[in-house]
Amino acid sequence: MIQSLTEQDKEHLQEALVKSGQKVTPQREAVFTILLSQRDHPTVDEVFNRAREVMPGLSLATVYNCLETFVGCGLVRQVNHERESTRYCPNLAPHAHFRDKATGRVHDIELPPEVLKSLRAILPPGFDSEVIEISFQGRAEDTEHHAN
Amino acid sequence: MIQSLTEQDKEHLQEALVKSGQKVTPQREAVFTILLSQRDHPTVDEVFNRAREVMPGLSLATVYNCLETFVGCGLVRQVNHERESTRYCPNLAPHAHFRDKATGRVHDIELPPEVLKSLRAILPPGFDSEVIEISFQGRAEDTEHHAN
DNA sequence: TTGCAGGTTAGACTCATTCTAACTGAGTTG
DNA sequence: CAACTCAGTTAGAATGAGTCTAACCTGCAA
Repeated sequence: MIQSLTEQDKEHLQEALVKSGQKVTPQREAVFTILLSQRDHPTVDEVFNRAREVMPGLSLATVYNCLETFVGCGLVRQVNHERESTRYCPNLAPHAHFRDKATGRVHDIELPPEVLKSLRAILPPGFDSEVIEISFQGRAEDTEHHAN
Repeated sequence: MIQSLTEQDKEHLQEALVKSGQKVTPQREAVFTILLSQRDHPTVDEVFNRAREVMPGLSLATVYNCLETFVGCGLVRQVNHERESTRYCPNLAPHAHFRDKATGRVHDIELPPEVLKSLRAILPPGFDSEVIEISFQGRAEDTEHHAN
């Protein structure tokens, strides 16, 4: 089910690429097409395999490059963001995490019950969640927040 | 700055372990101590290095085992949960993700602006976030939610 | 006294991702 | 056209977090 890009999508792609000083290439079109054809949050490998059906010579490295490019110019979002080492914390109270981009340090953010409740409420019926993870990323003024 | 466990913490550890049919071992005590001594969301490697100061023979595999055990009996939380391949989606509207544990499939969940706003509001002053990631995990009745 | 089971250990292995160095091809410049 | 350049692509090697395996303790039960 790999459709080709509509004119509109093509323009969207081209505009975003050119705006950030990059070129439209057949590989980028192919990868973008894959992402739009089946919106099931594919992994890089899945994108790779699907794209190969259409462009057999395509290399995995290129898929990584294309996706990074797309993320860089705001065409696409990365779902699994935090691809660093798993971290552990002994704070069991419901809380969110804030990752300071400058220092890499992770801060706990208290999560009031009503916010938690309003979050649970956005789930459509039939969805039952055991775990909610909330993580912010940005900059924190260093005010020496130490939990211990 | 590696303190030893307080009596209370020791009991906490013992209770949780025994309750799930597991033993208190010197290695587990050491690792748990590390987690409590410095609550900075350490990576496995950091835990490993810190723990070695106290117990030089400790192996990395054991640290992994201990942490897994702790998570399993609810003593500790994993921050970086989603340690699978990075996934990509072309949906740029603010939305949360729901990962169905049964199928591994990821669904988009619409994120109403007021919920987003209330989330931003929980950040203490000085924290400025560019990215918010919200992910649920649980089970979804299969109601064929397809975005495309 | 043997056996067994949970726990630990070192080191091999896996696998997503990144890196590297060579290659391509469109578009200058001459 | 020939030599250059430069972004993009490519295959394959390298990295590094995490997992697996098989041997080894150690305490307790038969």
